Amino acid sequence: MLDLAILGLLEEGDLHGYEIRRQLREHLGLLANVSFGSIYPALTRLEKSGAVVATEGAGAGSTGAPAATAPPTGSLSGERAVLRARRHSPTRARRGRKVYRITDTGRELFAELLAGSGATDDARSFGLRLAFARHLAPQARLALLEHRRALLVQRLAEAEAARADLDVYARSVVQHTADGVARDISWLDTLIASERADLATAGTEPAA
Amino acid sequence: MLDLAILGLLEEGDLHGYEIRRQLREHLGLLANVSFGSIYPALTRLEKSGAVVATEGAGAGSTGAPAATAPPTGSLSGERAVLRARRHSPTRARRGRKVYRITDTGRELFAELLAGSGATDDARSFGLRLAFARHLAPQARLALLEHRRALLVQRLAEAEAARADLDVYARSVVQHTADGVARDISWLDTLIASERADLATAGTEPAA
DNA sequence: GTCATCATGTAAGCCGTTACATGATTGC
DNA sequence: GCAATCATGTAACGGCTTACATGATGAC
Repeated sequence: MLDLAILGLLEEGDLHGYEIRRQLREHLGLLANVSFGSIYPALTRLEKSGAVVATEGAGAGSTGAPAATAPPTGSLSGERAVLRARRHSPTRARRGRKVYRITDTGRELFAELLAGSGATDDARSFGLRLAFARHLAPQARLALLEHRRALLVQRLAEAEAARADLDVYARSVVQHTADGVARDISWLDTLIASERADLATAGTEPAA
Repeated sequence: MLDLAILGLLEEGDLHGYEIRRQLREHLGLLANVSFGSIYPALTRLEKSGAVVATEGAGAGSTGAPAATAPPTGSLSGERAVLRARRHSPTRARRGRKVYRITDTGRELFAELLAGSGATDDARSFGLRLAFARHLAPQARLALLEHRRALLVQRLAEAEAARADLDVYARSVVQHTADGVARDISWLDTLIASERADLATAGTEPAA
């Protein structure tokens, strides 16, 4: 799960650990409230497996790679960080500051995780996958949504089968949770409809 | 968290591990999808700490205690299980079948966990505590609800502060999650109002 | 010169999972 | 006698958290 999040961010540009954490909290705050104790070991693991490479420091032209140090897409805070780092000591790298770049192996892994290989079927995992759904093929996106929908429908049915002798509080909790699931299903329905519409448009209008 | 759930069920009557798991899944299915590999070790732990005692087997009058083998309150499936067990071999205990009973120590622990000592602040933990809120004093109940509400309000504010350049999918996930939190807050509001009304009624009408 | 922030990492532990192993009871 | 269900347990592992340790840099 964490690997997915990290790789997803690195798809958009090179980052170091501290910055990854910040972006996770800022963008997906409600989804990923992750701590340093998690991400540094995760990065080490990903580096060992060849999914990412560490390009030491924010010093000028440390690697010479074309996609270089500045993140290509947006990421204001990231750019600001780079500027700040360069303002005072343009030549000297800011200590360790290991900037990570995703590799082709990493992109494969990302695609695999995103497609649902080894999915944990919990809300967090799904939310994260959907948040990065832009990187999925349209059909895969639709499959993700429909799979999730089927799961929730099943859960809801099971929950409703067991209408037991609960007191006010337990009943309220169970009811509220069930309502939440129903709401999730409606939400998925709109997303699914939207995806279907896109597919249909792409089919009838090949190159508008 | 598991301890809380187990103790909560045992407050309502003696049960063995297998049955505890079933009830957790049936009643609070969406909350507690717990496996055997969790509850048996948990029961052993609780027994060691003196929170529960194991009264071996469903044999007739094994302990002679007044609150005895049949659960006092409701718990249809539990009663059915006992009947089924007795139907065929009334004198012979059904192998191991360790039936657990909560102790005074256990009740203290339960109260402590319920009141929020060492609370993890996640949705599961809160849902579970609220589901057992009947065992809380009215003020403690209100405090639980208000504390939760404050937390969610804060989270929502933080999430709204970070309106960033997200693509459709990420934005949809974030928005849906935020809506869910807002909905939770409304729900808590009705519960809080209800609790307040009860308190007021109890104040003006001491013994109607 | 000291404090807040940026930055990386390690160690211990919690809480739960899956998978495995075992065996009794009951229905057919 | 065989399968399904009831029933208890162990072992290995996973993923994440908190707390700890360290140190650079920049602001005041």
